[in-house]
Amino acid sequence: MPDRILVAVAWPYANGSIHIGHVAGTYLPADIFARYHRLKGNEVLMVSGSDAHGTPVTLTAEQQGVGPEDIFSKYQAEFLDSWERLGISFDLFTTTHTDNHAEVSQNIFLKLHERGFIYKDTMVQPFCESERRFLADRYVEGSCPHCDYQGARGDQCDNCGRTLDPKELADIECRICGNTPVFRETEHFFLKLSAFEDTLLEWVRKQTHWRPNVRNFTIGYLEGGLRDRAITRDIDWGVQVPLEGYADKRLYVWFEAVIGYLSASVEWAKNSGKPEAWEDFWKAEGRAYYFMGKDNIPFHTVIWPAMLLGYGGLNLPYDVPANEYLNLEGFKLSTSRNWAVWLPEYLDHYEPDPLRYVIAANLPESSDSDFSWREYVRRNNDELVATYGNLVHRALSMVNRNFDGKLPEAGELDDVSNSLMEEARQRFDEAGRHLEAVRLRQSLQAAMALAQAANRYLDRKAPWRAVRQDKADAAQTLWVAASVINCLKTLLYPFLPFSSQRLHAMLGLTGDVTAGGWAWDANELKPGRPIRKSVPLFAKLDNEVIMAEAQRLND
RNA sequence: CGCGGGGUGGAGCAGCGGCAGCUCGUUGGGCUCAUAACCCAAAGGUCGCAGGUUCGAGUCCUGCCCCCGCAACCA
Repeated sequence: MPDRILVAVAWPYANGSIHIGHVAGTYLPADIFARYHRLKGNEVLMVSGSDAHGTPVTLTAEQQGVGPEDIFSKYQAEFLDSWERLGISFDLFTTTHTDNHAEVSQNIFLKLHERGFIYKDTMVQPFCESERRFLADRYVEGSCPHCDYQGARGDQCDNCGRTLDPKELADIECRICGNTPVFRETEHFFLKLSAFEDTLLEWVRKQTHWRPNVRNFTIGYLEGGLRDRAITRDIDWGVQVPLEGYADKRLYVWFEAVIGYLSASVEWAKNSGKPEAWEDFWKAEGRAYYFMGKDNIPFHTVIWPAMLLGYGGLNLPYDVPANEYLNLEGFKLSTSRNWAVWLPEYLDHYEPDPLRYVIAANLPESSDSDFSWREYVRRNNDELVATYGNLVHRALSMVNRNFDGKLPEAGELDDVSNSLMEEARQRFDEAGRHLEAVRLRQSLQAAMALAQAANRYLDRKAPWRAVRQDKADAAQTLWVAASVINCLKTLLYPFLPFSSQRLHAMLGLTGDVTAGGWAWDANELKPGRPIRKSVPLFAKLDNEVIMAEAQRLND
């Protein structure tokens, strides 16, 4: 009976391109994990989609003078293209702007409402009479009541750091038009988070397999106490409140967007022709893994679990392997300062697998890590090309040249050969154990260690010399090398799917590289099998790339 | 008084109670099949600072310093 693995991937706001920070924090780890489980023969459902509704989308739309639909549909198309080219293998990448999502969200809202976990209350919000709308906290500014700083925002003073309520501000102004807003009462729905505090705390304490940063942060968050939060807003872009008399309100994004994991699963099931199929991943035996960056932790370890508990009958997250941040050339990524490597642009210039490799080798799993073009070129040239690519190329070239392009007979394996085969078995298990525990970087290390061992083996056996003195020995060496390379192909597939597929073909195997599953059949390559003239798996990059990209960054 | 994460050889990172480790770089040597690639060896660290616990501490505890995030855009 295969396991059911839900790979739930954080939803990007559809108001800008994907950059390497998103790739490292969220999409690549999720994809590696999903590919591994599919190989293992587990049933995997990997879903995400564009978050079409947040303030960022409407802000971008206002700035560009277009409607929010224009913005989100543009980026939805671009995201799909990026996933395709980088090999991020979603089973469904949808958007929150679908009828299905609205329906599922409203259904959750209604059930929570019916059970008393959502209640109505009034709050006072600044309202701009010239703009004729309610203003979000950060749309107003004024003088800080604590330090008299002039530019304090409605939510916080940048000068003294204190959190504020818009009502406290002196000389309050609308940041859009500069007029003085008035305060109006408005009715909103609140999620009764306080009701779940104890249950959540007890639950999180038991999740000892979670990463310490995720678990500790969540425990601290819960121990600080949960306050009920408003889950509706006075806006017109988003999912309608499913009750009479609230046509001018919408569900607030942080409530609605997390439901996307469920609604996308439902949509996927409908598309697949088995409308009930989503339940396999959301009930009893399924395990759900949520991939995201560290800023998103409380939404996935507190708020979404609270909603699930209130709704009832659906699985809580099994693991939330959130990542820290990937910095760029030592500085935090910033979309406003354009300090980022944009994925579409990267993919226009370079291959997907080197980026997957470089980022996977340095994932911010336990602390922030750094991406630099110098490191990118170095890891590509000194690790991917030199260690792995070169191993494949030297071994297959020798087969092609010395054995008429056919894989030779191994004969009875000597001690050196046996010990490499044994190491391959061990590394295979090791890499699998790490993937299982979402320690992706370590899994990649185990695979690369095997590539090094194979290089060492070739040096020790020196088949280029043996071929003249003891051809049977050279034959054995090259057969063993090919078999271990076949092992590496699978070990590295979750990380480097494109090159593993190419290597699969170079080894004379047909069909899809995934057909063999997460397994290594040491005898899969039969003697006599044709080995084509080797073409390098990876290209060496010139140091010019470092300069060119530094230039591009500073433009 | 906030909360969480981090500070380990030149670079990037692991280790989290039992002789300081990995990849790269550097230096010397070997090989010459391979994309000047591969292999071997060496040099290089008082593990942020100060105390404490322990037979024994990067590893646990306490205090302090610095960096990052929660906290406009932002995984």
